[in-house]
Amino acid sequence: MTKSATSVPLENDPLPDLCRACKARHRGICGALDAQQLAELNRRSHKQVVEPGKTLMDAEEPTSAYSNILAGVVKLSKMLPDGRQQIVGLQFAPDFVGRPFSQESALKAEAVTSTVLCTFPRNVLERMIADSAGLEHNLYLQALAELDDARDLLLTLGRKTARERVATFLLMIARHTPKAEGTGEPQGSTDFELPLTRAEIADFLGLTIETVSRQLTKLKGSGVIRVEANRRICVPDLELLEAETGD
Amino acid sequence: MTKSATSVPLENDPLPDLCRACKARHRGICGALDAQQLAELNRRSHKQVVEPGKTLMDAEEPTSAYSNILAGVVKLSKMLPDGRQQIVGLQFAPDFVGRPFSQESALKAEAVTSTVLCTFPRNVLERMIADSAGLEHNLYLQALAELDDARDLLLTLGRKTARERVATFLLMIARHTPKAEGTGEPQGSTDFELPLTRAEIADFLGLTIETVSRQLTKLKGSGVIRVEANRRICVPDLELLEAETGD
DNA sequence: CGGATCCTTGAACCTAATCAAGAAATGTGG
DNA sequence: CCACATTTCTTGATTAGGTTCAAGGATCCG
Repeated sequence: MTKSATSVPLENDPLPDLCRACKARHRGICGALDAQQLAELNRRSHKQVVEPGKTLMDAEEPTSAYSNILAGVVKLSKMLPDGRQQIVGLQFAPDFVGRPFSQESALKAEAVTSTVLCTFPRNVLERMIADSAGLEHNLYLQALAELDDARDLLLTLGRKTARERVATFLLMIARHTPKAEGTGEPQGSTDFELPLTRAEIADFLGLTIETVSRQLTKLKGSGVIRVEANRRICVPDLELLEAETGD
Repeated sequence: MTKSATSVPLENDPLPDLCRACKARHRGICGALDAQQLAELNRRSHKQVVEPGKTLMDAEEPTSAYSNILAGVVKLSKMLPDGRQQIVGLQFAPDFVGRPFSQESALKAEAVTSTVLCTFPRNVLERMIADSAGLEHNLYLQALAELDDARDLLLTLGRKTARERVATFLLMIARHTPKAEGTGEPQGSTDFELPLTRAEIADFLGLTIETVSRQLTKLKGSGVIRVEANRRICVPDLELLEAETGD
């Protein structure tokens, strides 16, 4: 398939500014694209900041756009008719959000924190997939990573106690928080902000708000964590936390 | 039903006999391959029948071979150090079994029933992926389908009651059982054999054996199912069963 | 037929849910 | 910047669904 008729010859530096400093440029799916393809995708994409609670995709509704997460956290959730809810995935930069090859997503995708997205129309991505095997390869790798995550969570929901679930969740967030390095902090100590409310943590872990709260209190009592503010957690020794996860 | 002959050699047809009647040929990942590629894959693959309980892949061990399921059922499971176990996926013909692009699978794959596999070495598949974008596309589609399944199960494990879980499981098995048609059965009535033991159903649903057994008894009492033999289930009205799943 | 595995049922127990109230944090408008 | 409203979080008391422990019954297979 030959390139689009709208292609403008860009001889010198065809790399779009937006992509230049982009997390998804190298670690995300766009890493598979050459400068010309990036330029094309860039023409059809726009960067946006969305506030917490904003829905990016809704179950049972056709999705017209896909996104890369440049910063922030997105939750993927499912709901039963009576309102029971389960978060089935959390996504961080530079993850891709969307379900290619399916009109309906069966999932709701929602910004958890204030989130920066690079969004592009559905048909643009699907055309580029057809052109670029590398792009589809990267999407495949991301799907495999999401599958691994989902199956880890299945073990957590199916077989772990409330305390183990909360510890597992905290460890996951800790691992997604870039370390503040160079400060000569004692090895293993970590500080982070929870991106989710207690209610969201409960929906992620298949528990209730109250149980999450109680288990946090107990972990605090055991000296595994300190709760510095509602959302701010300090883990003095990551190995201690790992020992609480059950695996 | 006439048993199709056990291979009549056809010299001038490049399509391997094994592939000719194969479920994976059209519905599975091999659908992307041309006759020549099929021939190559066929040279390096072998068909085997494995008995229940046979391990195809083990967690933490490098996998040297991948397989297509031609018949039977395979379970994917994870285990905690103390022995707690969770089945994180069930696979049926013509599914592909394996985790490309990762030496270690983190999962154990085990035959649940007597299972027919078409098995080929790891490096053969990975070389063919590099050559054939269509093959990788099909693998990607399968990964997306597994992801959808995993997320459905997450909702089940995180938010459904024991009764709803068992009903959900029964419905899933019913849907994977090809209908015996032509017999003029009343619309909506279905009969099937459970491929899993109670213990395996429990490991799939995040329950205990006893709870599974009790819920089956209760569903029987409500007239939603009949248990004709330990493993044989009759569902007089699928809609009645659906109404028990919670979604 | 005998042994092993698989399944069911009952009783006691326990973990997490539910119900309820109040405290802490967050946000808003004066 | 403070007073008030709202949301978020914690804690306590009670309840319930599912687990655990225990025993006996089916089913399967050599």
